[in-house]
Amino acid sequence: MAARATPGQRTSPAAEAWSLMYELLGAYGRRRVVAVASELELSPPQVMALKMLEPGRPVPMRELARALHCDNSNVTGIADRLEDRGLVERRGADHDRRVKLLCLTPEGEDLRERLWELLSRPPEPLGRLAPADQRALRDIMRRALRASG
Amino acid sequence: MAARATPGQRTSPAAEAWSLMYELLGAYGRRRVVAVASELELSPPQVMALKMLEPGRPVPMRELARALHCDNSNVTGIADRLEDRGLVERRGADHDRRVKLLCLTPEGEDLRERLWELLSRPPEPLGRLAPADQRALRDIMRRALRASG
DNA sequence: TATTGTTATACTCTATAACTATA
DNA sequence: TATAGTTATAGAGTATAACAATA
Repeated sequence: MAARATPGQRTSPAAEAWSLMYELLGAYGRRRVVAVASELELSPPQVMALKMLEPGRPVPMRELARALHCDNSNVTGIADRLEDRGLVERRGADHDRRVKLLCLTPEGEDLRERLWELLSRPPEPLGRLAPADQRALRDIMRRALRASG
Repeated sequence: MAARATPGQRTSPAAEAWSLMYELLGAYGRRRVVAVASELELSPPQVMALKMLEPGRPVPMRELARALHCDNSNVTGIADRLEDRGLVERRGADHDRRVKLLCLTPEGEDLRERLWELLSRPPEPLGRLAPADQRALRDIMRRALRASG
């Protein structure tokens, strides 16, 4: 959509690629997060929080706040609701009694596995690409993100 | 981030490409919308609404609702706040007196132009790619989205 | 003094349902 | 009857500021 509204001849290849990617993600990325969230009866931020919580690796709440690009105070409420549903637990950290760690419950691990599978399946337009295009796309994306952290 | 947490050898090229794209967009796409919104003192949905409103092409509110993937009733509030700031106007439609059309004011057009420029600039990782990679990426994305509507 | 997490507050988004005025 | 937009309501996200406990 972005690409179509901008005159094609003025845009650089990178800019056009970007707006096409934006279009793909607008159509399949965010919409998918919302769809997955609704299917699992979660909110989008709750989905992103669960996505961050790898099994067996408790995460300080402030780290979650940074990952979600939001204030610490928001994580309190998000964690509250996940805890109410029995998906995560708060635990104290040994080395610093101010810190609280979030970790998945067994139910949380199960839900996260379903969530992960739903999110990581590539969307139709990519799946339809010729295998050579798929590999080329992967390689270009690897090069783009290689040095960016 | 998505790619890293999934074992590389199990993922197909399309799936890995997808998660790398997801990573790029997570880092630069949504964050950029939020940053642009905050710079222009708008909310993200307001940004998306302005993005949809091409100058000289009034849009029925229900169409905006569909484009934003939200209920009609939400558009009322979003349009209210844009109208309060003098960026859009409501106008009646000739053929159907139930319909209200949103159109940009001159101020809205100016703001939309700045907005569009901020959003369409490709992110660093794409800009750093070799020109041949940029063109290849653009061509693959064109092929992927060509038949998808 | 600075940091972690919480609480309180205010604003926005979002869906649902009920309403109006049209069609 | 169905549709476009509004209103009312409720739940969630978000930022800011103030706070307690800890470092």
